[in-house]
Amino acid sequence: MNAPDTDVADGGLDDWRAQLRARGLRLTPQRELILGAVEQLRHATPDQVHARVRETSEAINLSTVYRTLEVLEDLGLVRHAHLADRAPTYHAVTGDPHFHLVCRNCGRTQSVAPETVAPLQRALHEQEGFEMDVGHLTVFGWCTTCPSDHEEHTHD
Amino acid sequence: MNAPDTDVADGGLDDWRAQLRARGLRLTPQRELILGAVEQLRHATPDQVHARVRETSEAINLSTVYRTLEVLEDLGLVRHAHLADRAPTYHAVTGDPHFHLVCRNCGRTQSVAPETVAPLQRALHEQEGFEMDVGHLTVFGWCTTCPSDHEEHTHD
DNA sequence: CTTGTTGCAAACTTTTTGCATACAC
DNA sequence: GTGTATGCAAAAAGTTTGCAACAAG
Repeated sequence: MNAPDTDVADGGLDDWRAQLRARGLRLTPQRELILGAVEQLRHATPDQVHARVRETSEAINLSTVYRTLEVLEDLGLVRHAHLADRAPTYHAVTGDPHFHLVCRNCGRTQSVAPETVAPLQRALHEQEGFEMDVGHLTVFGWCTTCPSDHEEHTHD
Repeated sequence: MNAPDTDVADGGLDDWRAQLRARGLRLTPQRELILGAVEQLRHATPDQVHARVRETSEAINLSTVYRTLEVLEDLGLVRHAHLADRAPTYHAVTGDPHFHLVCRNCGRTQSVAPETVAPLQRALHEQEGFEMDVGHLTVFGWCTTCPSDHEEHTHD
């Protein structure tokens, strides 16, 4: 279900290398691996990305991951959101924007299409003069289909 | 299941000391100072709370602030949200719940009444089977009335 | 008195930085 | 060759924990 040959997926892949060079930056295996890892993992912390790329290349350093994530985010290729209290998680910008739901109970992360926030987006724009950044949005709460509904795990 | 009385702000002040004792916890000057600081500062990081209480009492320790914030949050007297990328900010639960808008440009924080998210709340409930935690919600974006509209002011 | 609470210091976790070397262009 | 990126190690920043002394009830 990946529709590989639609515009964004393909064009983006070819394009980002060009973007790098256009900025005087360099295309390194580390950067390719790290972007690949972010795409595969869907949602991952810097540490998880690091672990993933290490499966391929042992030598890649954590600080390189941090630095690269910053570059990639700057290029608009990845974004991050805070899916847990103290954990930035990065995800690839594959073309379709989305925001996240995080269940305090089961910890599950769910991606939701931006249309769902459209009303809020409109309301904030009109009532508060505020333009929201949908892609960074994380909504915490509880999924009603959750195994152990609302009880127990009352810590944050 | 809240608002046992109409006015929490007043009843709450008298009440929280009772709540503490009811749990076998103790009312200490540190705890009063820290709660007071959170209320006055509106939105503050643990470090800022620490700085504030130190103005009154030099000896209060940062770890006490962390521990106390946890207790107060547990009692439902304060809540925290992530208003910046790496900074939990605490605010007092004064009775009326609200969520936050944070401008990436001017850094300003704005509190908004929960009614504004009601449509989203409903949509998530119906479409995704997800009950959102409105009080913890933080929406990032840009205020259109912002001095230097969409410029790059800082690195988030 | 009893037991929760605090201060202090040290341990931890996560992220950033300085620098010499390596490598993309 | 030139200047960007990387690896490594050490430093920061933020948060947690063990423990003895202290104090609220």
